[in-house]
Amino acid sequence: MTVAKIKNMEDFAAVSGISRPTLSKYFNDPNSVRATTKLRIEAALKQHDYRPNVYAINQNRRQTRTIGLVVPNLTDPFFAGIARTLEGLILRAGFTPVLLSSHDGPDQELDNLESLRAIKPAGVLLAPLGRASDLAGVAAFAQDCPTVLFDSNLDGIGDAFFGSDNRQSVGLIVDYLCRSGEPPVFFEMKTPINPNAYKRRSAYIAAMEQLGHDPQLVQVEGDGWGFEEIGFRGGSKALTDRQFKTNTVLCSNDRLAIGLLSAAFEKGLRVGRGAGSALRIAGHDDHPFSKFTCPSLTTISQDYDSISTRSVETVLALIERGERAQSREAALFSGTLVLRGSA
Amino acid sequence: MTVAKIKNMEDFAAVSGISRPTLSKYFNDPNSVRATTKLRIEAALKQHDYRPNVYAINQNRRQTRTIGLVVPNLTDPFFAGIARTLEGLILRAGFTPVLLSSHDGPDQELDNLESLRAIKPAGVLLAPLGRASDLAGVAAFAQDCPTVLFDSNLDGIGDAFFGSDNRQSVGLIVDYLCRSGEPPVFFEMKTPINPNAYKRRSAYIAAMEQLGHDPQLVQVEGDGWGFEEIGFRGGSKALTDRQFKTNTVLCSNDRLAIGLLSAAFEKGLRVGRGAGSALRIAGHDDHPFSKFTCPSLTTISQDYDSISTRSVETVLALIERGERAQSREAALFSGTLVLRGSA
DNA sequence: TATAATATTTTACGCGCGTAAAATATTTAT
DNA sequence: ATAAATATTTTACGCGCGTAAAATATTATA
Repeated sequence: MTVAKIKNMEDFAAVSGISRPTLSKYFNDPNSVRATTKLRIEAALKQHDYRPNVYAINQNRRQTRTIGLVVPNLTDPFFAGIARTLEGLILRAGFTPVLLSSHDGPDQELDNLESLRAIKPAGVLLAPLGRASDLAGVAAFAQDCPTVLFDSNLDGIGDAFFGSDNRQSVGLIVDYLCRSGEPPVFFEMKTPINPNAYKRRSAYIAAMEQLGHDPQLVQVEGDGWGFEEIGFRGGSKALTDRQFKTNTVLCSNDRLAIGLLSAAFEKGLRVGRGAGSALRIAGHDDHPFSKFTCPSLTTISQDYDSISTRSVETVLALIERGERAQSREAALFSGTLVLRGSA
Repeated sequence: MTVAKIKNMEDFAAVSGISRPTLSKYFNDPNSVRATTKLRIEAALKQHDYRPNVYAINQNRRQTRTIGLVVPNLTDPFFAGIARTLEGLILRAGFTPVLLSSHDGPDQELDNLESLRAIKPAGVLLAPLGRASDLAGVAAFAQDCPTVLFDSNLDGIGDAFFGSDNRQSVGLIVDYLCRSGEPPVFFEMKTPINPNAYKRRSAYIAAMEQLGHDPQLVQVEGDGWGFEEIGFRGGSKALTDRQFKTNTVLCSNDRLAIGLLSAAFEKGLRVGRGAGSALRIAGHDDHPFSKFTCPSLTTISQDYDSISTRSVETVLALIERGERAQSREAALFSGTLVLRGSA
């Protein structure tokens, strides 16, 4: 630190003996200048502690180096974990992630996109709410800004979509449950907000029919996103009313399963695949807490490594090319069975 | 929308018939202009869809209207929930929140503060990692930017601190547990990263002694932030080794309790306050999932409404005054007992 | 060492807006 | 209706940096 304060790049050019345009080049890409000048600049940086003004930078650049990242709800540890992974990938690529949560609300989702519009991101990774999303609003945004959807698909919106192959994953766990005991009843919300839920329902039906079993749906009431609560209430009722035709229940997702598990416990039902158990319960998603439920939850782990890397790679490619995708890419990744205590 | 595209405020001044300086005033505070001109501007806005460039704005303003918000880890639903509350309060005050997660790492915590420095926030709300924090780094930041700490205190750092009165809350639950059964053993990590953990430990000891009981600590190994896993492993060992002197365990936080609950289940121990139960387990924090554990978790709910509002109010006051606090404010809020099935 | 290739410097302009001061218009009070 | 108070417009400058083109310096190639 010296006495004279470095206010801007010009000041820093003066004390470092490097011209301002060269400094500008350096800050945009340290390796775009000669190795010797790079060393000189970095030596000067250590002495004077100067940082370019991000606002001035972004005002003048043709394109910012920020990538927007919108998830349905950060309160859900599942999405919080994914967001963290994506942030890491974005940083590694030399971009700055801006993370926003839609708080399970379509209004907030649109607000988030508006906020992003204001900061002119180079691209956006969006896990939309799904059925609840304002399709026209999201589509309008995606038209103006390179947008890759993940987790939930919105037909035809965005440059690409990456998600899970629900047909495969649900088939996998239905198959396992049928082989290891009674065929599963499917436990879900009557009117899910998430498109994956619909895919999982039909995947369940298809898998059951293929195995020669009669599909059984138990659909609980409740709207909103308090899945655990909905699973608990609906599960309590279903158990009381003996709605489950077999002793095995496949839940549309882990959060519902956590609620159902809680309901079963309250009813004094022993859950698990042991001999003395009254009920088997399985979930889907490998929620961070599913390892610690009582009993631990047998579930499906989505291949979120692949989904994440492909999503980031794709948005980076779009940014690099500088033009929008001519055809909408879409890929589904396979899940794996996570065998635990509950089924 | 008209054919001519509005690129900047000057263009918009032309089509709206309002001078640019007046428009600037309007965008900084819509009520600072005459009501009639406000209407004219808003009518024009509906026709032309113009938004000021945030980068140009922030480059020229003496102060931005963003408030940084840093939490230890968004993957923890507890902090994700708090972050959401704080975001709402900040928005309501007319500021823009920028949410960052330290991912439980002191390096990331410093990185976050550096990122915030770059965007020159008007103020910052920081829930530090605690013992793991780079104290010098955080202190240096807090010196340059109005900073209010919450959740975990760092001695003398920041303009204010708001958190929970662990002495009160732990006293409350120890008291309850003693009245309703055997006195609790305290279950915690040997070397906690969080300062609250130390306060809770001594609060437990003090409360026990006051009630004439012998404090019993069961301290488990493990570092890092996988509290559930640590609670599970340590809990399994403690149960096997019969380390719990009584049938009642008070956990330092809910996440440890969730792990212990899982360990007890695996051991076939029935947890709860019923007659046939072998163990009572209580937690602290009212973690979002504590309602759905098996059995549901008796715990302490921190007064996060108060902590949140006071924190935001304080940082806003600092911003308003335009000068730093002359004396460091600190306040602790009382928790309440949440009676559920586990104890 | 001469030449070509590459980096850097110089010079100059523009980005979109905040902000200040003076001149002018509008509203409110008398 | 007139004067005073308040809003708006005009004019002008500055913020900190990107970027382009031409001139110059440095390095690599032969």
